[in-house]
Amino acid sequence: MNQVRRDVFQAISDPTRREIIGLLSRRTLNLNNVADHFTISRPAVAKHIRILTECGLVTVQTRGRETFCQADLKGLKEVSDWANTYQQFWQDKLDALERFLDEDLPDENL
Amino acid sequence: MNQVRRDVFQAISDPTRREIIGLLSRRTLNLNNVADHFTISRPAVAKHIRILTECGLVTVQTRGRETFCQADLKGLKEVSDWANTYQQFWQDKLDALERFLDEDLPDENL
DNA sequence: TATAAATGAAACCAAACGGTTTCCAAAAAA
DNA sequence: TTTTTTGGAAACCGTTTGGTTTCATTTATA
Repeated sequence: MNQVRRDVFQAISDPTRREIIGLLSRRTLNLNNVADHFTISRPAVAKHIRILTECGLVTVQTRGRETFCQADLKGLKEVSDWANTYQQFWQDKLDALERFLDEDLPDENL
Repeated sequence: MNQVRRDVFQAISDPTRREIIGLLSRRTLNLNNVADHFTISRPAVAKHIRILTECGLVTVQTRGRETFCQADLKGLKEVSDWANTYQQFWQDKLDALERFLDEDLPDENL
């Protein structure tokens, strides 16, 4: 029962789970509503939802016979922060420097 | 031989690969130099490097008997952009709104 | 109350993953 | 010219992943 606290990077590595995140970011849906957006089976979607809840990106709330799934994407800040650590790598200024180093310096300087 | 053009989200899902990215973001290293930072075997590291090259985050350059691995992290922009799509979810203002909706509205409004 | 809807849970499966050890080839150094 | 260094490649292995089908249970609805 102990929440495994799964890694958020691993959770978002699957394209289906990223799609689910996109869906739930717009509105809360029950399991079948989520599954309706995919060709895979409902149990498969349920497993994806469970993985997303294990890392806190989704919370579920049972009401009657339905399980409502709600996005809680604060955990994506970790991903954003990590990627932004390397922001310099995709800035135009650095691209220019990179080109300069690659093309204009003699090989011996590597 | 055909470059599979692996998904960058999947590539960064492994913590060892994220560490390799961190290493190579500071300086170019050959394979053994990279492997020295880990307890896993050199072939295991080589496999991680290959995965990183398949999605363009690392480029390799053979010189003599050495394989130099260089970070090219422009591909992380895709990750940053995707995560930032949901930036609203971790902003303090929205947190306050969320608390308001969760606690101050009657359940019937769900 | 009988039926339909929504979901959890279990058993199963093939493929991918992350790792290993072993061996070989090429390049550099002694 | 031996010997060492560097790393590619192959074979193998246990676990995880992402999917399935089937069945049981609970809750609404006719």
